[in-house]
Amino acid sequence: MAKKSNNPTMNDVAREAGVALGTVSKVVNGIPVGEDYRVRVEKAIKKLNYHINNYAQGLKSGKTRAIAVIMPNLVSPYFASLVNSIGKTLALKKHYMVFFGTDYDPDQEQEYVRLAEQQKVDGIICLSYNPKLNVSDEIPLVSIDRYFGAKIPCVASDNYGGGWLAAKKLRENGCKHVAMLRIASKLPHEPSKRRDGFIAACEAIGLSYDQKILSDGAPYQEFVDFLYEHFHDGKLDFDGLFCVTDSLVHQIRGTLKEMGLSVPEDVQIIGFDGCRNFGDLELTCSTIVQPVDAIAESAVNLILNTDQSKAPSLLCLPVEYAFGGTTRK
Amino acid sequence: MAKKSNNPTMNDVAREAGVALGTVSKVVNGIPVGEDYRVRVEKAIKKLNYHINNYAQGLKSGKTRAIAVIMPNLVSPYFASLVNSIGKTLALKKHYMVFFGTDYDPDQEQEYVRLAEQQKVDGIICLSYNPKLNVSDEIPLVSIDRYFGAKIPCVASDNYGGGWLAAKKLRENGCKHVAMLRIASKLPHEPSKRRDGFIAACEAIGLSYDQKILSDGAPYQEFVDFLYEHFHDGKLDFDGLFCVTDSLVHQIRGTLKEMGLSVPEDVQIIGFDGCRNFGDLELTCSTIVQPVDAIAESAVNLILNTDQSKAPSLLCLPVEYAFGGTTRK
DNA sequence: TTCTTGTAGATTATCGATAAATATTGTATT
DNA sequence: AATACAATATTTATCGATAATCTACAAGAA
Repeated sequence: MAKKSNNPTMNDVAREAGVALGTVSKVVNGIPVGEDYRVRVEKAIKKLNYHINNYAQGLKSGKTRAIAVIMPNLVSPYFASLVNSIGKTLALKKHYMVFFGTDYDPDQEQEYVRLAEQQKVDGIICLSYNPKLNVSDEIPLVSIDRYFGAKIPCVASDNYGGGWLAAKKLRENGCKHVAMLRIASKLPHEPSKRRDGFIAACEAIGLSYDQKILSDGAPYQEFVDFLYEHFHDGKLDFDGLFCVTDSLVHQIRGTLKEMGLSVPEDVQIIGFDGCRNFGDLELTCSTIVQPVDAIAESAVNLILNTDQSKAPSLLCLPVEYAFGGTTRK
Repeated sequence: MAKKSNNPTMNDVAREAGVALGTVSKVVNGIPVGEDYRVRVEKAIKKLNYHINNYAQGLKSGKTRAIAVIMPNLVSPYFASLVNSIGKTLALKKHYMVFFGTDYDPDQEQEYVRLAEQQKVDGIICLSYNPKLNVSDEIPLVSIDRYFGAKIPCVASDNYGGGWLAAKKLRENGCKHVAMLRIASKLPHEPSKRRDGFIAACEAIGLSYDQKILSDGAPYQEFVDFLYEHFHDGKLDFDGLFCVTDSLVHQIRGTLKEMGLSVPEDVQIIGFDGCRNFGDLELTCSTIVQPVDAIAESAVNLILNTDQSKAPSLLCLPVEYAFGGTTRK
């Protein structure tokens, strides 16, 4: 007769320690019991190598130490480093992460939120573009980069300030006329404030600008078209460019190279994100760096601090400029 | 009296459908019951929007639909795309992923394996460098990139073949004398076969080579030293370079640029990994591409196919060469 | 017609931890 | 010395799903 599993239970610990089941439960949960009892129980726990059964605990108490993290994917460096950081922060607080990738699909986003709610996780951290995401109010949810209304706390970079900073830096680097490259977004989300900040700054400091809106998932040709629209007499009619994501910087550089234009000599470029390529390698472009670790920490703290009622509805964290070779300095 | 939670249970479904609890369980688990009963239960499930309680199921059956994934981090593109792909594959098979990041720390690796075992996940997929990882044989474990012995299936790229292919391609591109840049690895793991394949190929095809072993987490200075060792009369004494990871390619390129050397004119470089920078952007270097999706799929299949006894102990998946600008073609 | 057998579905003990209810012990008060 | 009352430990019902056991009823054999 093979024993099915040799994992000791609370009952085993109680027997070993010569105390009652309830006493063990108290010790495990940090509820004060008599000194001698506590010691005996702790000794028994160590001796048997007891560890609590998550499923029993989840079933009975409704509390698990799981947090669901819902993101479009992990191949975009921004998402990857965000999830990486969230995982670390959760581990420090003795929680663990259940990850769901949505590929930006609103149906999947909704599906996973519902799934997470059914699985009774302790909280959900999600970055969703679903316009009408349906959220029960039984499980706390914190949103990243997307404001869903006052009831759901949202954590994001200071995107507006970042856009402003980009314009300021281009001006400081001597640019006379700049352009902005951005993606058409179907939905308003915090990162779209980058353009507002950039435009406001341009107007405030008297820097003339153009902007180009690329279609979502912009094909190569659109980058070419953009550049040719601004290409006259062998050179570009702008000397500074703000791309709302680093990804755009990389894409446009390929085209610039083909046209024989060099960066930063012919045009200075600032991106947005600042996620290091292999974790800690040097930046591949000058950029506005998002405080990924701070965003992750804030999101985790908001999720774990139970009184969501007095949580801020929007938390904007400061960004900074970092030189990465695509500007003069 | 407010009801604490409005999640319906199997009992609620049974009452609604006018059948017994056990019958509902059978329907939910696909065990055949009378046609009329099945229909009534299914109708009740839909009406009440019933979903099974994972914790109750986990407690009773010992089966959960969770797979633990243990990786060093998510900021390295290879790990990130691997985890991304594993998550997708699991989702297709109605499983979900619990992610743990270890930062290469053997203690954390061990800790998370144990934690996962205690949480009674259905399986563990792990990429660990811990030499003496202690694994219970109660829960199936699949290793990626590291061979732990015949009892634990290991999935990896054909690293040896990849190294061989790199040498072959450098030769095809006209290289006369090549060098290899690799990291000193404390532990034997599958990727270290890249160098063996490369060296074997060089010898087989009569291509002369040098190799440089960098210390782990190589500082900038080591790259400089390496290049100066091979720099005579204004040029390098090799015309082809194989870096065992793409990350090394990026690091060495910075130094090459500072020395006024250009790629691929002065030296052609081939890396290893081939993870696209933003998921699907173009490659940043010529490289041996690892079949990340295939690795992920294989690992998931091995984990979910219960009869691990007849699983292969090592599964090597084919790699391919991809041009990325750092070679002639 | 009676008895067996088979084939459903219905009951119920169980998984391991929690917390409310209960029992026990010791201290204080009269 | 007797009673009341804390304070602390033990019992036990419970969470929701599973599966072994039980029950009922129908078809077939004698």
